[in-house]
Amino acid sequence: MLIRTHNCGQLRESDIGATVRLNGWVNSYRGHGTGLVFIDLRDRYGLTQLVFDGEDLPKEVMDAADKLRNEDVLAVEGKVRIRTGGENPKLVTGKIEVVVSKLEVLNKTANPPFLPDDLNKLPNEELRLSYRYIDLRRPRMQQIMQMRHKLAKVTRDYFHENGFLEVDTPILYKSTPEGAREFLVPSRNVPGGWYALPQSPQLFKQILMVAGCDRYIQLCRCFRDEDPRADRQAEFTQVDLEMSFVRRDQVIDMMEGYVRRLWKEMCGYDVPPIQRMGYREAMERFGIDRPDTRYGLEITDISEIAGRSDVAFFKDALAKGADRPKFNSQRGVVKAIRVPGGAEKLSRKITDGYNEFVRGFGAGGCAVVKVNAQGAFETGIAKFLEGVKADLVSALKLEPGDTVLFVADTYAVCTKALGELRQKVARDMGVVPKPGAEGGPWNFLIVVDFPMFEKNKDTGKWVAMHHPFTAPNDDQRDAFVNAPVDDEVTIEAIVSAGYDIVLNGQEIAGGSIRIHDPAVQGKVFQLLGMTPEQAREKFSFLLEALSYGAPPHGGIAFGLDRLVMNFTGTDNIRDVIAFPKTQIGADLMTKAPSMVTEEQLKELYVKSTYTAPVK
RNA sequence: GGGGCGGUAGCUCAAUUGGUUAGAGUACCGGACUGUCGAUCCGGUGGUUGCGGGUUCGAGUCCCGUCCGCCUCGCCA
Repeated sequence: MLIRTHNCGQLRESDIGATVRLNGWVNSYRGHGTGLVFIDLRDRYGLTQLVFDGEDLPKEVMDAADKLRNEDVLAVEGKVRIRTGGENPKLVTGKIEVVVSKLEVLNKTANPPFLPDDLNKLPNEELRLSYRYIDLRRPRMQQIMQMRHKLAKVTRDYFHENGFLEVDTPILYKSTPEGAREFLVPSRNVPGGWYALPQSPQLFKQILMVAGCDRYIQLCRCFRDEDPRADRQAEFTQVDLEMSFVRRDQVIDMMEGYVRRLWKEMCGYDVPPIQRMGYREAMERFGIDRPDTRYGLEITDISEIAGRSDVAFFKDALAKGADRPKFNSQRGVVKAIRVPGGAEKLSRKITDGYNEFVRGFGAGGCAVVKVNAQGAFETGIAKFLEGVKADLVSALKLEPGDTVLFVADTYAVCTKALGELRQKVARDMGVVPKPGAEGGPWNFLIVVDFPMFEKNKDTGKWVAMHHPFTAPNDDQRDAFVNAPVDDEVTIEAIVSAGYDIVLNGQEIAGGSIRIHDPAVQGKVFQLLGMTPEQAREKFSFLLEALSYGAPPHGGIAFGLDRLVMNFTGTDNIRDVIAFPKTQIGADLMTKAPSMVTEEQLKELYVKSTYTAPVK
């Protein structure tokens, strides 16, 4: 075989005269019969034009060249020369060509179902996933894979330089059924026993801290058997880390350093100091714990004014949980979004849609008021607001041409509905900037002071907002340990030492200071409704470890796939994963998941209850 | 589990209200062609309209079911 001396993106004018060998795929064939044939040869690095000239080459070679087709795999030897037919400015190698003297067809391709071509419209994703090896040949996909590699390398460099140790943790792990649904793996050696695939290496990294590792990092695969989304796969990768002898600020500082290094090296962007915002403020102003602060459309609580209006459903909503403290999730509130210029841009049809939209989040509806050119309120509930018009104009800073969207319900419902509506309105109004990879702003935010617990809507029980190993913030420890278990108001107000990093309204990282104090950990389990026996059964290894000299510690995890999406400017997570899965967790190329034999199941003490439907 | 969109030649798409033999570009096959740049020109093969029922004189088109893909709500400690 003619082993390559160069790759297909390498040769320049300075190589003219050199005899070279290239290997690669036929990207395009431009033939003039057996007299003259041009081939663009492609590999991961680029394209180089090959010329087969009938005046110099024997007939057999010209015949073979004339039969070349897209995606054939070649090895050639030839001389580099200036292009006599004029340069091609589209290619970095466009000033030269290789005049072929020897041709080896290493693999004659079957007719491919599609060509790895970024110029034409892409075939449907089903086909791309079925023939992933062809799809991945596309320059765009090669670029994404290189970006992903670079991100991993910068990550390892940065954390290595900061004294972090990369440690592998098990993939076959213990089932801990809180949180996401797990993938299970039956054991052959322990009849009836099962492993679970880790949702994250959370407990292992904490135990590594107890083990004196001090600073841990891993680019780890995590598994959550939940339905995917455009930016979510059941199997995904985290930049997972943990630090000993730290409080919240030390972890956040290290993360800011990482983010700054990453953006600098990946796209030359200098990340400014990152603003912090409390969870409560984020929910009040933006209705979501990962606010997109690239645009306004903030939410205003107008409960007090609404209470003095004549709008019946405002008053009904405000009557809910009126005895509860201000930020109690079940307390009735009325909130509004001012949409500057909305009177013109948001048609009746669109605002009717908003009504339907907020119902999807449990709200009764969305009232709409337009401020006309004379400053008067129009539509719907306008006449019932007359008495408080001046107060609304002042509270919302209304101007002619504005639209105001109102939702009245409990704090939890109202906040969620308006938080989601705000993002929809922003898209409808066209005020969402382009993504960072396309020249838009990179807008970072660190969100802190999350509640430790929230009430599950269905069961009414407390659940950990982050996870059960998250510590209360340092100034809350005593209040937490001493809080009566049935004191909902106090418990709901306890703030954790958790933090999220938000980029353009997307959570890219989340973490916390962990509990290293068995008394605090016991209290958490108690609130979560776990008896000490149950807690010991599930997490004995952790509780035991914490009792043998656990240092204060904390950490964070970044979603690696989402980071790559940001740098490559794609909104499809499957584009940044070499071999992704579909909505039902299928791999269309390998056809996983697949049936297994009775013998395999028997050896694992497993019996399938599935019966194929009768056709 | 719920809602929405889609599935027509290898691929990307078209096909009037339900109406003749389902078309085009591209790929593929054959031919012509000595400076192309996603080469060009000529000719040709290629279809169980995802699958199964139903309505109808007649279904790619309408109805029901089902499978697959995508988006989304729930879910994702």
